Amino acid sequence: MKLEQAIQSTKFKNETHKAGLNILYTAWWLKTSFSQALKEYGLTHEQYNVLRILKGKNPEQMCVRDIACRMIEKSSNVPRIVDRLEIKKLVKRSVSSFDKRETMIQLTAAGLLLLEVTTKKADELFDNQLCVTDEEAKQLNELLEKLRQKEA
Amino acid sequence: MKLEQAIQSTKFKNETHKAGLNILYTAWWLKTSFSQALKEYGLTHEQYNVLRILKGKNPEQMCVRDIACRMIEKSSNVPRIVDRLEIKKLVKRSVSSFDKRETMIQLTAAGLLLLEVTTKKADELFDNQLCVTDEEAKQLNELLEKLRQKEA
DNA sequence: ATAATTTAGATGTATGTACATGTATTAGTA
DNA sequence: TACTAATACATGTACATACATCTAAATTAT
Repeated sequence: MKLEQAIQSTKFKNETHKAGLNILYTAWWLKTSFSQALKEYGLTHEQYNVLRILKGKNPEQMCVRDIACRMIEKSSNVPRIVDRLEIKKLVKRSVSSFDKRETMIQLTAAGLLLLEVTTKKADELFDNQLCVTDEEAKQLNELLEKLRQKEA
Repeated sequence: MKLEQAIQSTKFKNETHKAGLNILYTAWWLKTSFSQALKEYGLTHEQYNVLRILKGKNPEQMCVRDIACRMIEKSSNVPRIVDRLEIKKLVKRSVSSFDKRETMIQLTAAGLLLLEVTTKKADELFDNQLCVTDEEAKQLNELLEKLRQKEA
């Protein structure tokens, strides 16, 4: 669907302005599809993201700060997301013996298992839903990184 | 900043997968910059979006449903956003005489004024922060719309 | 004309974001 | 060593999203 249809608007200040809205809309669409796919497993996409980050170091633990700086949305409140994962017994919290201020998070066996199943689903979604060739994806990545040039 | 730095990750399944994450990250970055710029006016970017939509029809009123279908994030809860705009006297609610189920929303003079000021800021942000040429923006728009081809 | 269905929007709840503040612990300094 | 500053995380609040449910009004079917 063209952006014009999606947000019922035809007047854009210029192509760059339209691109900004297009990115916001595409991100919303992608998040929604993703959340939909994870729903039957009782996970939100933020919770999935935290599990996926933990997997990267598994079976090592990670502290909250290390998880936070790997999140896509930097302002995510990781302690709160971990709360919910802990209730579902997908992760375990413990105080770091190295630095008692740090809370170490570790995947449980259940968490690892659920992650493996959902990762398959998530990868399928990306492969099936995102209709660009490898070459186009590369181009898209370059354009997005150029666009963000003035990132603080 | 490269995506790899931003989310401290170098392993992507493929370029398309990376593009998906890149879109999500870019959208977060854009939203954050935007919210920052609106902050001194006491507006969130969702509230701004609703005001902007209302301006499109001003001085005509719009019903909640018509606003909702123009929102970038389709699952936005428009009545609640309107609640907050109403408290700030930026919009006015009234029952439609045409169909009493409908709530009609109209910009107040204060809303219109605030919108004009913030629109300038918002446009500046888009122009200054998004570092792509017109040609690149066009390409980006084409790629995003191709990517979303399988949109439901 | 009356009953059943659909629609519009308000509202409740769980989750998440954005940001401020509180508390414990560690690091740095006089 | 004692005092101060910084850090890690938990937690409170306002706003937003995602989705379910409720109420009133309009539409459709019988």
